[in-house]
Formats: sequence, C-alpha cells, structure tokens
Amino acid sequence: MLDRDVRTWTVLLSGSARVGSFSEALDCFRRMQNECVLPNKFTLSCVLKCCSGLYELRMGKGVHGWIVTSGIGLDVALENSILDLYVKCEAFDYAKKLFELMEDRDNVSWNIMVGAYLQIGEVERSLDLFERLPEKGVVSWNTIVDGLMKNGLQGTALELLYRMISSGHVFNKVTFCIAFNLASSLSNVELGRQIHGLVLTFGVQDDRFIRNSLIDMYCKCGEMEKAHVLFRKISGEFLRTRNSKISCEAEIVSWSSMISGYVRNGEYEDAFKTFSSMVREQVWVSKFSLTSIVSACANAGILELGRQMHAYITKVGHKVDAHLSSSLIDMYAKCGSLDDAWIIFKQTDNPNVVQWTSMISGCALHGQGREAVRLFEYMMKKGVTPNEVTFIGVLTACSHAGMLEEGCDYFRLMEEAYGIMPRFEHFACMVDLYGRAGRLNEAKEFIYNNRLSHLSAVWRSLLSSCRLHKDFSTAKWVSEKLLQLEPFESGPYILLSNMFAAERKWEEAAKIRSLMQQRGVRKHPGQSWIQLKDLVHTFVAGDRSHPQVTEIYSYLDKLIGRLKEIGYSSDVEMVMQDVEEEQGEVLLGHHSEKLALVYGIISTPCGTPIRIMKNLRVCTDCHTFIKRTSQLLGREVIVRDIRRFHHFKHGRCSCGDYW
DNA sequence: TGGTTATTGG
Repeated sequence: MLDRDVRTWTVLLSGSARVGSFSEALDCFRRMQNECVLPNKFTLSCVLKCCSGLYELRMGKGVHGWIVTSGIGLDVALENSILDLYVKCEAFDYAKKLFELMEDRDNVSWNIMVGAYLQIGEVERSLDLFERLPEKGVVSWNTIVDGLMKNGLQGTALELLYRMISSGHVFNKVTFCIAFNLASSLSNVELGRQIHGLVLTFGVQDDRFIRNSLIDMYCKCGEMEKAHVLFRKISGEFLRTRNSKISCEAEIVSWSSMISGYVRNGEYEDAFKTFSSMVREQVWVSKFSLTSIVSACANAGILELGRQMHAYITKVGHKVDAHLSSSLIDMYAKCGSLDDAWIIFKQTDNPNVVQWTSMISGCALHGQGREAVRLFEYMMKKGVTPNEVTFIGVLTACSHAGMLEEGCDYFRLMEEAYGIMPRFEHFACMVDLYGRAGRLNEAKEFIYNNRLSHLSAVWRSLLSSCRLHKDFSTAKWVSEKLLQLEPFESGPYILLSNMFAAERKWEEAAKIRSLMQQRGVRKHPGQSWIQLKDLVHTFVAGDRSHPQVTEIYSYLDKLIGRLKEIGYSSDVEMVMQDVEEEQGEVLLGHHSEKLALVYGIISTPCGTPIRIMKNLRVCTDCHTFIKRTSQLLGREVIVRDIRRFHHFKHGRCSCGDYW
C-alpha cells in the first residue's frame, strides 16, 4: 500500500482526530511523511489541532516551520490554527508575535487573542482588544463573558452579558452554558431561572451540554430537588441511547453533577445513594464522581467507606491524579487516620498547592502544629505558592498549637509576600490565635481594629477562649454581645444562664432562659456517632433508644465508679461551655460521646482503638472522662469534634487540653 | 476560535 494519496491519508488522519485519537492521527501524519506524501492545507489544520490537543508544542512548531518553508502558502485559517496551538500550549510570546505579523486577521484571529489574554489573566488587555474588535460576533461575546467569569470578575461578566443582549445579539448554545455557569458562580438562582426560561423559548432544552449546565446550575445554587427532577427526566432517555458515545459522555457528566451537588450541599446520604445507583446502572464511574464521593466520606467521617472507595478507585483502574489524591489525603485526615494521609501524600510526585494544603490542614486538624508549619516552610522552599486556603490551614495549626508568634508572622507574610488580602476566615483564625494564647485583650483589640465586631463568629471564638482561660467576666460581656448579634442562636443564652447560675444569681439565670423560650430559640441537639462494622450508631445526650440501652448504662455507671476511684470527678467548668443541654442531674454524666464511647468499649475486643465523631465540641467533663478511661482500660480513643481531633492515649490527649 | 462534571477553606 505504498501508493496511498494525500486524500486517503487525510481521511484516515482526520477520522482519528475527530474521535479524539490525536496520537493515532499524528502517527498517521508521520507515516505519511515517511512515504513522502505532501500534506494539503486540510491535513495540516487537522495535524495542528491534534498537536494542541496533546500539548505537543515542539511538533506544532515543526509543522509551522515546515509550512513556511514548503511554499504551500499560509492562509488565515491555517495561521489561526497555529495561533490557537500556541495559545493552548501557553506559548504566548509566539502567539503574540504571530498575531502581529499576520497580514490578514479575521474575527477568529481576534477572538483567539482575546481568549489568550484572558487565559493569562491580562484582563485589561483582553477587554481593550475586545472593544477594538472590528465586528463582534456571538463567539467574541461568549469568549469575553466566559473569560471574565474565570478571572473572578462575575460582575463585569454579567454587565457584558446584558450588553450583549441589549445590542441585539442572539444567544447560541454556548452562550447558554456560559450564562448558567455565571448564574451559579454568582449563586443567583433567579438569573438561572430566567436563562432557563430563555432556553425553553429558544427550544434548545434537549441539547446535552445545555441540559447538563442547567442541572449543574441548580445543584450549585442549592436547589437539589429541581436538579433531581430535571435529572430524572433525562435519565430515561439516556437509557435508550446508551449505544452512542456522545450520549454516554453526557450521561456520565450529569451523574457527576448530581453527586457533587449532594456533597456540596451536605446531603451525603443522597450522594451515596446516587453513587450506588450509578454503579448499579453500570454507568462509567468517572474520576469526577469519585473525587466527590471521597470528599463525602471525608466530611461524614466514615473511614471504612472511604477505604472502600479508595480500593474501588484502584479496582476500576483510575490513576490517582491531583484531584483524587488531595481528596484522599483530606478524607484520611478527616476520618482520623493521619498515617494513611501521609502515605498518599508521600506517593505524590510533585504535590500541587491543594495537595500540600490538604496535608497541612490535616496536621492542623490533629493538633500537630509544628509538623504543619514544617510542611508549610518546606512547601515554600520547593517553590509552590500558597493560596488563601493554605494560610487558613497554617494559621489554624499555629492557633491549635499555641504558636502565637509564628501565627502573627504568617499573617503578615500572607499579604506582604503573596499579596493575599486576609478574608474573614483569616481574621477569625487570628482572633482564635490570640484568644487561645490567653491574650484576650489583644484579641478584642484585633476585632475592633479590623472592624470585625459585627461578625458573630469571631465573638464565638473569643468566648471559647474565655472558657479556656476561665475569664468569667469577659465571657459574660461577650455572651451579651452575641445575644444581640444572633438572638436566635441558643449558645449565648445557655452560656449566660449557666454563668449566672454558677454565681447563684438564680433570678437572672431564669430570666435568660425564659427570654430564650419567648423567642422560640431551640438548642442544637448534640450528637455523637460511632461506626462498627457496616453500621453507624448515633447517640444524643441521655439517649435511651439504642437496643442495648440497659447494657450501655449499667457499664457506664460501673465505669464512672471505677474512674472515681482513680480520682475522676465531674467537671463543673462546663457551665462556661456551649455544649449539650442537660436537664436533670442524672443526665450530667450521660453526654452523647460518653454513650458512644461505652458502646464502643462493650462492642469491640480489648485494645481496639475507638473512633467517635461528634457534631459539637467536646466538653471539659467528657474530655477528662475519656482521658481517664484511656488510662484505665489501656484503650486508644480518637474523637473528632466539630473543630479538631483528640487522640486519647495513656491518660493524655493530643490537644494538650488546649482546644 | 468558545461551552458541561472533581480536590484544600467557608
């Protein structure tokens, strides 16, 4: 078959390119050259497209050079293909030069450059270019709106979208996708609904891209029911068209969107259910879905399921990429197994900023502040630029480890060296840092100096510090502030009334309680849960609903008795904490974490570590109780509360009683 | 030439 002509080759080559087999297409091209068959312009534009798809800059440059010397003649279309290749391969200098040298530039050339400047964050230049565009087509508008959004300029993007409409440009399918994205990144479900209306008016509701963008928009705006209705509507159609590759791809995307939507909205149960249906219906489980589901395991704190998902990733044959590895690191850390997080982290070749941040935050979560800081320093030495999330991790680490000076240094470094403006979360970390270190006045000053006094979260943090350092009067002052700021949160009421009670000011205590009742404020129920085999057992304070209730309580009583023999006594400091509500004296010793702990002890063999999750902070009494139990029974107990991990071993806790 | 799903923190 030596006499294949250029047309035969081109059919072969473009066929491979069309189905995305770029390497095969380029192989074809090489064989064609070996056989000394001269390519035509169409062949060349296909080849260039494949090069940019594979980020094959070197080969692309070679082809460019060959075109120039071969005398085949450059036309605008071919030059645009080269321009696009340079932009996709991030060879912006080449792209700029080529654009300057081009004799004929059409709309496409301009659009590519507008997109190029947006890609490298030179927004002003791209806007300038856009305004100078001789003729603005739909693609130009789409490019600028999309690029502005990706540069975080949602407001400007929206303005341009409105300008596009008012100047009489008609949306195409791509515009709809971009507009839905814009609505979700603005969390503007009303805008989303309006665009949904337009989709129906235009009759493009069956386009797969548009449908998926629509579902995704509702997911990201928190409207899961609406998303689910749309999803159900189309899933039947997917079943009928399973034989088409395009349909399969679209279906995979829509499942991923639903799963990530449930996870994003904290509806883990639904996320797991959707994932199971996806497997049952034999839909290809993509990395996207797995990343989300691993993150669900992380947040729900279900280590065993997380492990199963990790095994599943391997079984399906997915390579653990940057997204998967960072969510796995995060999952193991949040589920209490920092060792496993380290294993994944160490397997990573060149960790990116997210992977570093996951590991740093993981150390912080487990109270290993020094380790977190060491990692952070090492990361910077490696030339990886930290982002705002990394700093949240580092500041939290400093705060939990009582590293005041280091924390202050990093807070300065953030803005001075990296130009990251502190956000609310960073300020909150600082208040926590000062407070935990016992600098309550400095914390207060920090709040006022940075105009944070309207934010209840920073006062809540200060309140915890008052408790930690037993500063009764400041605590009372802060509680009153909180009571004004969030009159419908139960915490401050309970704290205040407890504090009055401790001072034996019964009338005032009762007044606060009745005010709380009048306003209809309800306390968040404290919950603890423990996973044994495949079951998650959940407990609330004084819970009597568990089938083994008698056994649990009788063991608990026995345990309390034995602990008292070695010096344990109920801690009275808990009046200064926002913990579970107690109603009677009997309940005092029956906080949910104690019940979960006892259930763990009686259900597992001696020596097995016990892992407990809790939706509030551990109270001082329970903390002491668990410490003593770990000593008495020689059991390791790992508790994840709402803020961090506590590793109890030999009568001590990893938090050093500083939490 | 442009468009859909994922990770750290909220």
